[in-house]
Amino acid sequence: MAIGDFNAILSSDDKKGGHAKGRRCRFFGNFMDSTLLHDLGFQIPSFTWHRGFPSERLDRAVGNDAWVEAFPNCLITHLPRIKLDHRPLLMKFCYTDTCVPNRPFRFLAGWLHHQNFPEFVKHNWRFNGNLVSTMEELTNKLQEWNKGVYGHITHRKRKLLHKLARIQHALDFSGSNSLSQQEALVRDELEDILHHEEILWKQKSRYPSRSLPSNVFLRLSFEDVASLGKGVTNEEIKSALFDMAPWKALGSDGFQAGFFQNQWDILGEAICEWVKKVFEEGTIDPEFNNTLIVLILKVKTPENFAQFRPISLCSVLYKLVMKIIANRFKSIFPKIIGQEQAGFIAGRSIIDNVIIRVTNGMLNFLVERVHRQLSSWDAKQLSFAGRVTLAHSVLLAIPSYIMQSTLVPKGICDSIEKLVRQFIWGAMEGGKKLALVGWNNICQPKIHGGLGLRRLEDQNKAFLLKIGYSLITKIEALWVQVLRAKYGFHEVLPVSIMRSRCSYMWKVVAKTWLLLCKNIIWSIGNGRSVRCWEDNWVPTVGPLNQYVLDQGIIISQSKVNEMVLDNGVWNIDLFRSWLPEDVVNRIISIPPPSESTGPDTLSCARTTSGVFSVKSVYFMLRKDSWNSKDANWNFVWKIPGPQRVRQFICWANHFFSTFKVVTEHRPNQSTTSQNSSMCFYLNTDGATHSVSGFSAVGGVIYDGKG
DNA sequence: CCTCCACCGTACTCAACACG
DNA sequence: CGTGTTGAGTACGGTGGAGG
Repeated sequence: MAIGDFNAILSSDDKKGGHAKGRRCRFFGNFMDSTLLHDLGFQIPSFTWHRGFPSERLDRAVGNDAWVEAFPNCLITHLPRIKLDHRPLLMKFCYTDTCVPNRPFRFLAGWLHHQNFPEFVKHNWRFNGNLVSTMEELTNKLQEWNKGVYGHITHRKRKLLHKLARIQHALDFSGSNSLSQQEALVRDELEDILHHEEILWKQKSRYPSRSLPSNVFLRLSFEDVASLGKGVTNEEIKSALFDMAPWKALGSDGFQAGFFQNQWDILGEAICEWVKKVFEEGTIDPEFNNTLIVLILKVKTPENFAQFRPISLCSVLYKLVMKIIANRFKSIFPKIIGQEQAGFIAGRSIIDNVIIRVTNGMLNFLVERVHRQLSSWDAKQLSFAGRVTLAHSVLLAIPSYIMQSTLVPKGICDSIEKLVRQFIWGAMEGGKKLALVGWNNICQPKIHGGLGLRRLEDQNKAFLLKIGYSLITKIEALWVQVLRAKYGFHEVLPVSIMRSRCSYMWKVVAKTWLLLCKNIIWSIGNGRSVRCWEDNWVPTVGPLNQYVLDQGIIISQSKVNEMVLDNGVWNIDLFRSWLPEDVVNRIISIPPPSESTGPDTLSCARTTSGVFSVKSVYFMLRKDSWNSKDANWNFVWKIPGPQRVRQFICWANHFFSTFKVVTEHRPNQSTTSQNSSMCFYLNTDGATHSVSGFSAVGGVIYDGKG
């Protein structure tokens, strides 16, 4: 799609007036034809440029078929001229007015700079004991005030724009002098208004770059555990509020923290009273507990829903309460957390207590969701490749949200995969189709001859391992500190983290703990915390005790830093006496422990970078069940051509390599009687060369008469 | 608060079967 | 021949109550 001033016309209709009749510009026309572009049309007025009497349509939007197909509702409007002799073009993607009629209230930072604003708040803040209704009243008053102070400019602007559009529309039909003069007048006036508006917006958007107070938190004495439960003080509330970024995030009620900070003198008393009430009663008014889910774009031009990131905005007062709670916890957890994240994390650590018992019945909704998604597509209308792609992108993505925090029972995974399997082979509602290739083969990565689908069960495990990995490595995160404190997790790498009484999430993470321990590796720092024979610290060989034949000789508790000589190099002779030569060589390649390199650290053993990724862990989990890697598969996926052809070859290769030689597939006789003149038959055959592994397929198409 | 035990849900294995 | 489905039998581990 291209939009703008092309300085050329495509037909004689694009020009009016002037001496010469308009002619199609040959170069521009040829360009449009060769690139298969279409004019996207426009709404009246007909011309976008005029100088004196002649008018032409020099500005336009063009797009190709794909564009027209993707945005059938795209609409071009010629806006009124203001400064130049060209009209601006406006492209809208929907006929209906996209403006939401009841736009939620928003507090604008610029209001604070209006000279009358403090006076206004003073007069209109009538605290009646109920903060909810008081805030509501203030919101209404603010909206009225805004209309009165700023509203007239927007109103006047809209009126002038309408007038200008009318005059210019009339000018397109007759070039009367009086009209031109009138137009010039209106344009001057409008320009004046726009200038004022610009100043206004500049003023509105400017807010003080206030330096935040350096983390001054209440120092609660650590010994006094009761301090956690004691009443909230006004100072505590104030410091929590003033710690919030003033204009960073809009609350669900339309107010930012900056408003409360600025007007603390007037509002403070009521807020303190309300916060104390919340802490005493343990409940929060539902009006402030509302959360606004907002979709923000991850990329500039989103193409699918995955490219939106939903964030939840809660009201400032709700965040304030959360922040006070978080501040109190901060005195216990020595490291502080990101200020704006407090509310989010406080909510997150609750989640694992919510899910206490998950049974088959509770997760059945997952199966239903996949089923619903499936039946909305007509399997027959899609090619095999299309169904695979769909299954890949949509169906297996649905359960992944749940799988990140819970262990989905195998039965649920099985039934979801069963649904997907049937869909891929084109089964209709309730019917069955023969699967030509085993599900295990389909779920291989492409280089192993599969279609790149993933097994849910192992994907689930990989997600859970990620939680466990974070528990070990991300010690600075609040949720990790909360969980570690709750379950008495003090060692760097305990053998088991299973507790008799724990949340569901902790339990499932504990289940995968052994697997996790096998897949993390120590990087030697000072060598003091790594057990030399039991821990995994030599890359690719695993714990060393498996190589030692006589287990009685070694002292199992000796640490890695005891394995160096006085001059700081490895005690090679010691290793040589017990370990095979190749293992010793690996040890030599590791820098020996020294005090200057800091403590030992843990990282993921399965990636070269040591960073944990769900993908690499999944591959690690599955790799035992994979077929041999065959370069031919890579060759198949690199064949130029449509994806569906490659998938067909891949599929055919599997099929025929099992049958070796396939006899002719006879057309299904029952279809002949339905409409013989419209039937076409495809006979296919294929074979695989058993030595080279290459396969070939072919087919003959003939009509109903043969 | 700990231990024991019955109960129950889940996972695993195997065989039989349908399908073209 | 390979694939998936079903059902039966078995093993395992968590849950919750009883008792110490």
